[in-house]
This record gives sequence, C-alpha cells and structure tokens, in this order.
Amino acid sequence: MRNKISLKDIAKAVGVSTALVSYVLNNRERDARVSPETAKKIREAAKELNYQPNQLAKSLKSGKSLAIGLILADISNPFFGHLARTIEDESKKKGYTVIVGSSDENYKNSERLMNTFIERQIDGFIIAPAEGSEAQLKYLNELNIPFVLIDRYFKEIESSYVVIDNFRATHDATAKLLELGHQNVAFVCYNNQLQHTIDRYNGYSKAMEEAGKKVTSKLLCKVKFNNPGDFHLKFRNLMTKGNKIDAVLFSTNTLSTLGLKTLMDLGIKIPDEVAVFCFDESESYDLFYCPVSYVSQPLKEIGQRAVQILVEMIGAKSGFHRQVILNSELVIRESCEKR
Amino acid sequence: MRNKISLKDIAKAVGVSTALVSYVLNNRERDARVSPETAKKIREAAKELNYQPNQLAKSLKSGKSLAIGLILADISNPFFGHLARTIEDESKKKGYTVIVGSSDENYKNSERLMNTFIERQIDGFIIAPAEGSEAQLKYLNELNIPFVLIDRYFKEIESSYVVIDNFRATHDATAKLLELGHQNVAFVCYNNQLQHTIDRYNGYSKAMEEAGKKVTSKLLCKVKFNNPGDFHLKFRNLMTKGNKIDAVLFSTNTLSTLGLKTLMDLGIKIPDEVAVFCFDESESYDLFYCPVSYVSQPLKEIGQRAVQILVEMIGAKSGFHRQVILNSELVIRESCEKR
DNA sequence: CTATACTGCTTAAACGTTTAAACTAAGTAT
DNA sequence: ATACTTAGTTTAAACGTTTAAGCAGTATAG
Repeated sequence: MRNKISLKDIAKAVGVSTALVSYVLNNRERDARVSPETAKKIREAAKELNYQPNQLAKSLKSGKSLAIGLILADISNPFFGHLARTIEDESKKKGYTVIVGSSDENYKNSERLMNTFIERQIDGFIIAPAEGSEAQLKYLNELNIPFVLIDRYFKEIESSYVVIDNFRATHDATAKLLELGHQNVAFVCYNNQLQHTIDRYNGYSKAMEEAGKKVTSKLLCKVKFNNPGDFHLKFRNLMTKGNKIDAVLFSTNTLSTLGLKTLMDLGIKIPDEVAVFCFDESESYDLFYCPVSYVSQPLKEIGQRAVQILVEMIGAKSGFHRQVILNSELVIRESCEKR
Repeated sequence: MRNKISLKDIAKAVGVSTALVSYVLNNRERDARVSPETAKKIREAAKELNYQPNQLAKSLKSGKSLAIGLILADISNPFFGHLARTIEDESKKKGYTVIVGSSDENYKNSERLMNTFIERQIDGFIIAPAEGSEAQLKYLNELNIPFVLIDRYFKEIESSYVVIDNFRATHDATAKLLELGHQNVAFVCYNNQLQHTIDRYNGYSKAMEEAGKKVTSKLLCKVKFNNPGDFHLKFRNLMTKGNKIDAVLFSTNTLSTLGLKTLMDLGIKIPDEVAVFCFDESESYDLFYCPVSYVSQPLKEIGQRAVQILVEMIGAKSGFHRQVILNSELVIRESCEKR
C-alpha cells in the first residue's frame, strides 16, 4: 500500500501544528514568524519522510489546479505531437501541468475529454477542435472556462485562437507555382467545413483568379476525411484522366504524404511530370527522392502564444479574447520546379 | 469568473442536505432510501444547473484519482505517439484518465514529471524510461507507487514491464539477411546502456556468430543519442571506407530514418548496392523509393497489456510484478533483397 | 507598573466530496 | 399500549491543505 505522508505526519513528528508546517514548506515562515529552529526541524522532517504535497488538496482549497487540458485532433499525427511538445515546454515555464487527450477528429470524443478534464478542474483548455465541436465550445464559454483554439477556429464562435494565415499560405504557394510557369495547378483538400479548409481553398482560388485562371472541377480533388480509399480513388482519377495537370498543391500534411505516395506508385516523376507543393513539414519528406516544397508553420510560436494567451485569460478577472494570426513560410525546393 | 456548481448548490435549490444529493447522483439512492420524487428533483436540478462533479474532491476523499501518468521518452516521435493513443484508448475503457508527459530522453525531465504527477495523486505510471532513470524507479518502488515500463526495462530493477523480445528481433532480422546471402552485415545502434540496446546488439551478434561470422568494428556503428552530426560522421565512414558492407540493420526507428536518408544522399542504391533492414514501422517508409523491410512491434498489444497490468497492480492489496515479452514480426520487403 | 508590541505558536473553518450514524415520523406486531 | 421496523432524511466527520484570527508569554515604552 502506498505510504502517503501528509502535513499532519510531519506536524506529529516535529511536535507542532499542521499550520506551522504549511507555512514553512510554502516558504512563508516570515508571515507566520516561525522560529528558525522550528523551521529547520520541519524541513528536515519533510525531507526525512519524503513528503510530497497533495496537489489535489491544494487545488481544492485554492480553486486553481495549475493544469491545462490539451485536446489534440490526433496525437499520433506528428504535427500535433510536435505542437504538444512546445505547449508542454511553455506550460512548464509558466508553472502549469498539461493533461493531453486526443479526440481523433471525433467531436464525441472531444466532448467526453472535455468533461473529464473539467471534472479534474483544469484551469483552461488548448484545443485543436474537431469538426462539429461548435456546441461544446459555446458551452465552455457559458461556463466561463477559458480556452484557446489552435490550428483551427470557427468564425461564429467567440474565442481566442492562434492560427496561421491559411488564405495567404495557399495563396502564396499557388502564386509561386503559377509564377514558375505551371499551367494547370490542382488543389487537394478535405471536404469538411472547417474554417481552415475553407480559407485554404479560398487562397488557392484567389491566386488562380488573379492569374486569370479558372478553377474547374478538373483541378479540384475534395476527399473524405480519414478515408484513404476515397483519396486514392479521387486522386488517381484526377491525375490520370487526361486533365493535363502539371502541378498539385496539397492542403494538409496527411494529404501531402498520401499524395506523394500515390504519385510514386503511379510512377509520375516529380518535378519532371508534375510539380508538387505540400503543407506542413514532415520527416517523411526526407526519404522522398525529390526534395519537397512545403508550407512551414511556426509550430513553436503557435504553442507558445497559445499558452501565453491562455495563462493570461486564466489570470484575468473578466473574460477577453485574443486572436493571433501568424505567418507561415514557403520552403521552396526541387519538387515545384518547372521542367 | 468561472461558475462552479457544487453539491451544496443543488442541495440548496432542492431544499435537502448534500448527503442526499450525493447519494442520488452516485445512483446509490437505494442505499439511502431516497424517495423517488426527491431523487427526481435532485436529478433535474443537477441537470438544470449544469452540475459537474469535482473529481479533485472525490479523489481527496477516496484516495484514488483514477488517473494514470504516462511518461514518454519523446512525444514528438510517432512511435510513442501511436503507443500513447493505444494507452489512452485502453485506459478509457478501464475508467482511467491519462496524463501524458515527455521526458525527451532526459532523466532530469522525467524526475520532474514524476514528482508533478505524484503530487497530482496519479494512481500509477506507465513509463518509457530514459537512460539513467534507475534511481527514480527504485524510489517509486519505495513509495509503493505501481508502475509498468514499456519499450525499455532495467535488469536490476524489480518491476513490471511490457517489451518485445529484442534479442530475437535483431537475431531473426540478421539471420534473414544472412540467409538471403549477404556477407557483411553491419549493425547501427546507439551507444547507450539501455537494456534494449544491449539486447538488440546481442541478437545481431549471436546471429552472426551462428553463421560463423566475426563481428568486427568495421561492421559496427555506435552513435551518440540525439546527435545527427555524430550519426552522419560515423555512418558515412562505415559506408564509404571500403568496408564492403552489403547489408545494414538499423536498431531503432530514428536510426532507420536517418540511415535511409543518408544512404539516399550518398547515392547508394537499395537494395542493389546495399540491403537494408529497419526497426519499427514508419509512415516515412511509404515515401522511400524502395519498399522497406522492418521489425514490426505490436504497438496496440504493448499499450493494452501495460494498462491491464497497471490497473491490476493498482487494485491489488499487495505488490507484485508482471513481465510480458511480446514477439515482434519481420516485415520482409524489397529493401533486403540480394541482388 | 501599565499599556502596547512583538514573538512564536495553535485553533478552527473552509474547499467539495462521501458515508456511517443518528434522528424523526410513521407504520406494524404483539 | 408498547416495542419494533421502516422510510426518508440530516448530521457530522473525514480526506489534505491554507490562512485569518486568536492566544500566551515576553519585551519595550511611557
């Protein structure tokens, strides 16, 4: 059986009240005018007995848990893994512990996670929301639980968020492909209604328009989420049905990896037969035969800003929201060259 | 400000004591012989007020937090990301919440994490331990805090663990390479003292011995952890100094990816010039020009078994340990062919 | 030598739960 | 009429903390 040592045990060992022990171990001995000898004895006993404070009891008393709930869309996706790490690092600096959960892009899961975390009295959330989470977020707002969205946000939900300028990201990537002389630039995205999906599509579409190009269905590939079968079917169709596509822009990291793999399987040479622009960095690209161009998100900054904002919100008397839109960067390499 | 509803608020609203509310909301109304009407009123008020129980207070009372601390060696490594996901899933089934932390292969970090988690009264740990964590694990044993090691274990520490048969994994992979006719099979590993590193080396070495081959320094590449510079230096040396190496076995997933990339950069053709056997599955392999052979670990089973054992240990009156050694599988593809 | 201040400590209530025990009012058995 | 049972509820203590308030005893000031 676990041998939990409480203030009471120390108090008994030293022969004082628990109050004194508490003051000393919180370094508030001056407030309580504890004599140096007593303080010393208390500290020694605490060390001797391997005392570890019960954070639960502290939180219960203070109403603050010093914990942040992080709800990722998918913990097994390295994009979110890296994000989680920056968030943990920054939280640690601010004295917060992070409790991580993964919704696996399912809003039911995320609802369950939220409730679990609320029951555990987390002080606030950082959330990469799944599609359909709007109601839950409104609920958080009703309960006045501070949260910061990352990677994705909802136009109709009042909230803090830290995202990149998705419109600009795909706009610039598309413009780059066009500038390099590619004629038929295709766009591959998910067919969901998440704002970042829409923004990314709009960026592509605007850049095409600016270049005087029409976006036809022959250039678009909208695939179902979490459904490689659907992807393969539609993307193969796109690439093999004589659409004369000479460049492809993938709008997420999962689509990028799937796409590169399919192109390789189809024996389509990059960049000789088709140019490719990907979204997000990935270690996988290192093993691809051709150096891959991609939109690079400032992961570290996203994590840091999200934590900073959340901590501010937690500390604030009255509610406020802060929206941060960061810039991404185009990493241009061989895969988008015109041959 | 957050508007937390407690049993007291419900009690006041309905006009009963908190005790009744507690009984009803825990579905123990029969024990307390609560009248159906009162029960109904209480439930309605609870719903009305958006009551969410305070798990902290419950835990304080019960001494059980129903939380598991998961300490990963590196959360941004997809291998651990996938493992985390299976552990979360299985824990959820058992009614436990998982608190994740990443030690980043640094035992100082893992010590800090452990203390944070202990303070939060987690009921037990699942740990992929960093090198040098022995003292901490002994400490956990002293405190009688149950824990299960995964992926790695220490011979000199009494503990539960779930690992694969690392000796057999590299032994069989090496034997396969030799069986295919490769003559000079090189082995790439980290130069740490973790048991799985040693086991994997021994497996390789034994298979070589069985084939009547000597393991010379010309076949070995032991590199520093978290140090790509050291890797590149030593691995390039190995491959380019006329050592006649015709097959390489990488002993971890990070080494595998680094290795494939380096071979590609060096323009060494796989499998024509050198055969390759990797460790662990990786999405990166999908983008490699040649289908990669690898040792496949049963991630899902590792996670499930670890949780099952931990939950048993938590529930047990007296301490016990359970060791599980699972088998891995060889996935044989083109990269290890003899040309 | 009385009032006041300081030193070093203890007391007790509170945070949100749980739960054994006690209590009241009514019903039933003898 | 008395004792016992049962139903429906409350009381109060406890979990491990924090912290305002209180209480001796000694020291200092006027």
